[in-house]
Amino acid sequence: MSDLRIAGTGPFPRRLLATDTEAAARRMIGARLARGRGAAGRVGRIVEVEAYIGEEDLASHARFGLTKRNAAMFGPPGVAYVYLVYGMYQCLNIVTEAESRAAALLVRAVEPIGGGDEMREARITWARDRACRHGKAAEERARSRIEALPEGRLASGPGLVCAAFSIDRAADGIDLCDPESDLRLELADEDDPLPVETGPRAGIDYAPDPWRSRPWRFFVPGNASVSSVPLRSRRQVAP
DNA sequence: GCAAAGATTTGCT
DNA sequence: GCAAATCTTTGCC
Repeated sequence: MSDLRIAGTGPFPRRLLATDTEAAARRMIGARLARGRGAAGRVGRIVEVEAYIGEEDLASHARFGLTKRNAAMFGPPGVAYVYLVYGMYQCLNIVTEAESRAAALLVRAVEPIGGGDEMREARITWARDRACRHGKAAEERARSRIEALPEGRLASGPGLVCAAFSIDRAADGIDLCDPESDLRLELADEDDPLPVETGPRAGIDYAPDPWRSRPWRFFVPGNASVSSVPLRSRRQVAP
C-alpha cells in the first residue's frame, strides 16, 4: 500500500458543511480526518457519523439551548465541537449549517489509511494515562489488548477516534476546514466512492420519539471499522 | 449546593 | 448480559 499521508486530496470546503446536515453527513462519509503531517501524520477515512440537528432535536446537546459546553455547535460550520462523555471519553463533532443554527456531525468511526502505528501508540498512551490508577497489571493488560487489535479497529467508536487521533477538549472550537490546521478534514477520494446506509442513532434512549427513531446514523455497510452498536435499550422500565 | 445521568468502552459473571 | 469507571453538566432545593 502506498503512503497516502503525503498524497492529500485537498482541504474540505466549508460550503459543503453549511448546508442541511443530512446532506453534509452523506458527503462526510469517505472524507478524511488528518492529524499532523509527513512521517508522523495520521489519516483515516470517516466511515460512520451521526447527525444532531437543531435545538428541537431532543437527543442533541443543543436541546438545552446555548451553554458553555455546547457553544461551538452554535458557531460557524467546519469548526470542531469536542466534549467529554461518561467522565472519560472525548467525542469529536463537526459543526454544520449556518452560524447560530446548532447542528453537528458526531464522528463515530474512522478507517485508518496512514499512520496506523501512530494511532496504536496514541491508543496505548491514552489507556496508560487512565490505567495508571489501577496498577501496573491493568496497564499491561490494556497495552497487550491494543497491540493485538487489527489496524481497522483502532478508531471504531467515537471515544476511540479521539484516543487514536489524540483529540481532547483543547481541540474544541478549532477550524477543521483550515488546511494549515494540525487536525483537519480533507476531501474523499473521488475514484473510490463508498456506499452509505442509515439507521437510528446509538445511546439516545433518553430522547422521546420521533427523535429516538430518526435514521440519522450514516455508515458504510460491511466496513470493518464501523463501530459495534448496542442492539437494544440497556435500561428496562420498572413495572 | 447536591444528586443524577450521560451522543462510551471494557471486563467479568 | 451486566456493571464499573469517572467527571462535567443539568436540574432542582
